[in-house]
Amino acid sequence: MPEATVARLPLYLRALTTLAERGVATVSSEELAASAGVNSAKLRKDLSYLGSYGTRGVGYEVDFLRHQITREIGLTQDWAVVIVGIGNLGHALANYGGFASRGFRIAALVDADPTRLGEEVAGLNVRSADDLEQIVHDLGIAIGVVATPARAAQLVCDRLVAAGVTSILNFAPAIVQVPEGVDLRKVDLSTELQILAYHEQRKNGAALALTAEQAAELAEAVNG
Amino acid sequence: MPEATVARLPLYLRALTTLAERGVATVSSEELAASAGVNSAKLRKDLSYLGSYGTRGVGYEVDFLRHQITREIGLTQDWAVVIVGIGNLGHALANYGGFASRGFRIAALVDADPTRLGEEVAGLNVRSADDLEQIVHDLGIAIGVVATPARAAQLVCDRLVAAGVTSILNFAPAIVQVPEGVDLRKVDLSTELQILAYHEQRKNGAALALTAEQAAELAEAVNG
DNA sequence: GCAACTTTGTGCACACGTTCACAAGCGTCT
DNA sequence: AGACGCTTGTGAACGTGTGCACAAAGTTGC
Ligand SMILES: NC(=O)c1ccc[n+]([C@@H]2O[C@H](COP(=O)([O-])OP(=O)(O)OC[C@H]3O[C@@H](n4cnc5c(N)ncnc54)[C@H](O)[C@@H]3O)[C@@H](O)[C@H]2O)c1
Ligand SMILES: NC(=O)c1ccc[n+]([C@@H]2O[C@H](COP(=O)([O-])OP(=O)(O)OC[C@H]3O[C@@H](n4cnc5c(N)ncnc54)[C@H](O)[C@@H]3O)[C@@H](O)[C@H]2O)c1
Repeated sequence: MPEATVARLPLYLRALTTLAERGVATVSSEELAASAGVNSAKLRKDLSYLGSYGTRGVGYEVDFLRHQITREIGLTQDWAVVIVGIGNLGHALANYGGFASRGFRIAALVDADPTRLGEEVAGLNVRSADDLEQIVHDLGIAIGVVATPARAAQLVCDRLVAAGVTSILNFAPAIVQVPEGVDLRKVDLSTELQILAYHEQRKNGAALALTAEQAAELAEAVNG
Repeated sequence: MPEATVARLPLYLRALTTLAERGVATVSSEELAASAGVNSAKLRKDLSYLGSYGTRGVGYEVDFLRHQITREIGLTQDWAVVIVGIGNLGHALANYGGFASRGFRIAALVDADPTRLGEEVAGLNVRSADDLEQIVHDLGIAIGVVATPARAAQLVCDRLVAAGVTSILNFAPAIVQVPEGVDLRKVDLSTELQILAYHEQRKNGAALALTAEQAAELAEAVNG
């Protein structure tokens, strides 16, 4: 299955859940594509990788399709997650209720700062980074979230991998290397803002260019 | 300039900043690519869109290249940002120090909840969503960050756009429509985790398949 | 049972992004 | 000055992703 398709399945799942909550039983590729904000041909091609679950002339059965995507992504089971680094962001993530409803259970919180140990956040005690291996093993954790400062990110990832974690979501603005077989994704908020800034600048640049053109016209009008 | 290149420029900028702090004056595409975690040919092609700023046989001058990328992204000026929705995530974002050093200034915090109004977060008072247009206008805000619940996201974006914001970073898990000319990017943490879960499941599936194969071998050994 | 209509699933062409490979250019050393 | 070694910048091949357009396949109505 193409990586681009995998990245869109959660989107479809969310759209289907919304439709199901509204009591919609059947949906066409056109409607579902609109809800998910994608092209309908792309949606159909994506879904075709799961199998032929639609009915020509009718569309897709919402609940059935939802179940199929859930199974394909692997959300029939709950995934235990450990968050490392319980600062600003770690707190927000720990307190976020939206993960549980999407198949993820925050199973442990870990920090290196001794003054944070034992602190209760979202019903969990913050535990020591020294116990990481034990925690990952005992709770069957496969997914780690890194919310430490950038300089600690590589070390934390190394320790997560050593403890047996094979999927990592990194929030720290650092390039980290992981061995083959470990999946690493990163969320980089500053980068997102910088991409917006680039386009924003070009918009303003275009406006300035327009002004320059207008100025030229004006000059011509004065001279002519 | 290709969108994929724009998305990598912040990465290069960060790597260059790290090198500059270490006192490195010149860097080859090979070294810089390694620091940024990309292919060196890709790096050179990306940089070639900025102009021919390298020296054959030598490499790139760190400070000069840093300045060129900064200018290209539009980070020579500081961008004023408004955060809408000062809950878990909004607090974390407001308190995050990493934005200021990367060209962004959190200029205003806005929430709809009357009990939050006037609360001081990161040295700013939380202001009413009703004043959005005024705030955006007075502070010259071009970029908005949405950290409200999903159901409010479309409304908030509409109001931001109406107020004159032309770039939005959305954290709410919702599909929002914006008019032509407005840039919208989204950060979706649940989706990131679900993508990891998909690959994680396949790893386990492969492991199970191996086990099945081993079981077959075992059976054969017993029968043979 | 058949015609008309609707919608899926997919072949195909095109656009975009990545990577290899190498000529061109710069600095250095003799 | 000229040969040599290193690194950039880029042409070209390849791979991935997108979207059109339509045949195939189902439903509905008569
Ligand atoms: N807060 C945000 O909104 C935000 C936005 C973008 C990026 N980030 C990034 O996310 C990361 C966390 O940000 P934050 O604002 O929560 O920072 P923070 O300083 O508030 O929290 C970091 C936490 O990590 C802990 N820590 C440090 N080293 C550790 C280690 N080796 N093992 C375990 N824990 C360790 C610290 O004790 C602290 O509690 C940073 O890399 C930051 O750049 C944060
Ligand atoms: N907290 C996280 O770590 C996290 C992770 C992933 C996604 N998200 C998403 O980010 C968003 C915010 O999450 P949160 O945990 O901070 O939620 P939250 O409920 O803690 O905060 C939401 C805030 O938005 C305000 N709000 C509601 N409607 C508003 C409106 N119309 N105008 C202005 N403000 C309004 C509320 O008063 C509240 O203060 C949600 O959509 C959530 O799904 C959060």
